Amino acid sequence: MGNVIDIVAQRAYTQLVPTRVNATIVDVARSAGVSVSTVSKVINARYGVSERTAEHVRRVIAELGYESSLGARSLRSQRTGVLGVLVAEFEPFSTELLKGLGQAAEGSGYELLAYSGRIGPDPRYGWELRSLARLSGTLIDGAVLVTPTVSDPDYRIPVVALDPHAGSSSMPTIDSDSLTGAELAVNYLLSLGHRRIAMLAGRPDLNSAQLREAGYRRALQAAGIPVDPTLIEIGGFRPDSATAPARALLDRPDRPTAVFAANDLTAIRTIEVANELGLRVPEDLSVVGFDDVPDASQFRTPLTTIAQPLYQMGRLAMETLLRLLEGAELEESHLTLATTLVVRESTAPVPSR
Amino acid sequence: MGNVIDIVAQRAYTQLVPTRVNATIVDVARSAGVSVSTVSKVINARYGVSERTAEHVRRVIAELGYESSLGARSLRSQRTGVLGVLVAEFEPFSTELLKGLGQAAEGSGYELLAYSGRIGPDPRYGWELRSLARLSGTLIDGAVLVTPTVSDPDYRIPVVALDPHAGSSSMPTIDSDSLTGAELAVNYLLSLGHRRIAMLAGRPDLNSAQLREAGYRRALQAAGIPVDPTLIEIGGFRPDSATAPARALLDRPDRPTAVFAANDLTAIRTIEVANELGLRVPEDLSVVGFDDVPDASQFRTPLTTIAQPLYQMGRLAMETLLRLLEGAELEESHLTLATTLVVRESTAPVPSR
DNA sequence: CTGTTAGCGCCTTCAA
DNA sequence: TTGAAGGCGCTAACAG
Repeated sequence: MGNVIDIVAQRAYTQLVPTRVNATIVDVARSAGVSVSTVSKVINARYGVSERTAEHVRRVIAELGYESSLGARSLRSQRTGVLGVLVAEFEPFSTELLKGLGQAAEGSGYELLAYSGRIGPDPRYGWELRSLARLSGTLIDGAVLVTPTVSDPDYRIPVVALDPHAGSSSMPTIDSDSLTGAELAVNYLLSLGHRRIAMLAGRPDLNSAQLREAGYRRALQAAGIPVDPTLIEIGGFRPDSATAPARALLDRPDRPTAVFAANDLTAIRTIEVANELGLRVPEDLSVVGFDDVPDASQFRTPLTTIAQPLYQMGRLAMETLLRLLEGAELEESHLTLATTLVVRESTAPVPSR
Repeated sequence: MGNVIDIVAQRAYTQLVPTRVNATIVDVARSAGVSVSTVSKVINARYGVSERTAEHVRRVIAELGYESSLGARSLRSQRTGVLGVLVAEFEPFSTELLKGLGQAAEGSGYELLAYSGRIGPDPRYGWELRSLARLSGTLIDGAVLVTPTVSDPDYRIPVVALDPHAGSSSMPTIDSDSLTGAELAVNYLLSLGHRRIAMLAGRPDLNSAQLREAGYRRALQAAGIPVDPTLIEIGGFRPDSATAPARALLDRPDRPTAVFAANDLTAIRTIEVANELGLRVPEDLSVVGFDDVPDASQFRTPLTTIAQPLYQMGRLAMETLLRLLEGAELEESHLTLATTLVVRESTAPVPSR
């Protein structure tokens, strides 16, 4: 009975406000015959509401299928119960981290909001600052920044950097050992007899890319092989930006017998370019990547690569953030996980001439 | 000069409102010496501001690193430029879709917000209704629902269902052919000589699970093999819920020689359980999964499975949503993509006794 | 061209 | 125990 009346009232009201079909706290209050603030108290389990009233309000909330608007609520209250994962885009690397982040958040009582924002108008600020500014203080209680390129965003919510591309930072940080990983990669190629080893580097402005190039140089020098600067091209971490430099590396008479790429996506692109040029991998050319994203093993030429423990890194980052949220003080914690060599089918001993 | 003063003012103001360090539109207005509404007009490129003023305001915005709060803005304006991807959790399946969704959104001008919400207090409503209610109308202009279990959420923003688990729906829908895929899987096992083929089914309340079981039954019947009900256990799509039923299937004297699992995660779990019981896969037991998530090929026993074109499905869903946002009318569009058999190393001819 | 005013949905004092 | 009033940051009328 009361049911029918409520629903009719709801319908009529909806028609008056045609742009929204969602019930608001006002609808609940009206339908329950109480004030808005009483409903708010019930929702947030505040004191000062009789159990009888509270029960009635809860029933109306259920009937109307009411859920508080995250946007509106966050405007007023300090806490939203939502944690942000800020990424530049949803590609294999960030989504792999996302699984670990999600797993670690499970059971914490927090919900996860992964945000892939555009770059702001001012390129000095990276996408992460823009996203942080848009979400922090309002929508999210804390954030994990995935591969941020700035080191010290000064925001009031706890923030953890995951695989930061900038140098040292005051944020708690989780990353993996790029330097040793790169040495591992090049040493493996050396062990296969390669001597002309090229590098498809990352972005020179990013710390992780610098470390991978440093590892490349160091391994060569340790083997007594002089570094040939013409054998280093900038691939920029992205397939599209890697095409031309990969071709430059491979389309020359004294081409290298092996390429170490700064990440898997550009390594895969390198193999594609090699194939276009009529080169077989690994018979004519060995290629090693970095990251071990799922695509590396799924590619038609399964990629030999340096594995970052992405899932673990995600877990650790979220656990760190949760600890920060509990009030722990660990501002200077920088955790670097070990990288490992994963041998697949994109590498082979150097072809004999 | 003005700079220093501004910064000092900013600091003083910040101290008055210590919970927020982010600049607000009020800070910008104050610092630029104009009204809040003028700043708003500049931000939203509305008419009625002199270029001189606009330029000045833009400079102040840049100096302060101001970005409008997504939460506050969405409360007032119809459009936020953000699209939602609503998932139950970030696991291999949804993150794979996310890559396609993200790729298709690129260049559209929209930003992406992937939200993994908890289940609400009322279990009758799924997580997707709760998330929709929290975000729609305010934070997002449109949404893709990933594996929703309800068929007709009635919200005012355009919504596309991706791999819906409920039956037919009035929403535009993208999914793949579960029935044929299951037949493919079982027919392949039959071709290997298997006759005692078990099924680790999904959730009986979900349409996709029902279709996979129907395909299993149909393939057996077509081969003239009676369906043995004791060979069908409910695995529930999740590794944790699949452990016991997998064990029940394998820990019996007349155990099956092959298992078809309703998805990859439970197929992998089945292999793990088999190994614990001392069974080798595929020598003693063949296992086929469904989905072809990255984990399937990366598992130590690479999984034979039915591939859903997840990336493509993501792309299509986003393209559909974007078209809806442009005002296209395609409410009754249901797109079902073909599934394919991917043979890896978890299947072998039936062992001779 | 600019500023004032009135809310969006919600939470939080503060009176009643 | 309840409700009225104010305001979070922002946009959209409407005045000036």
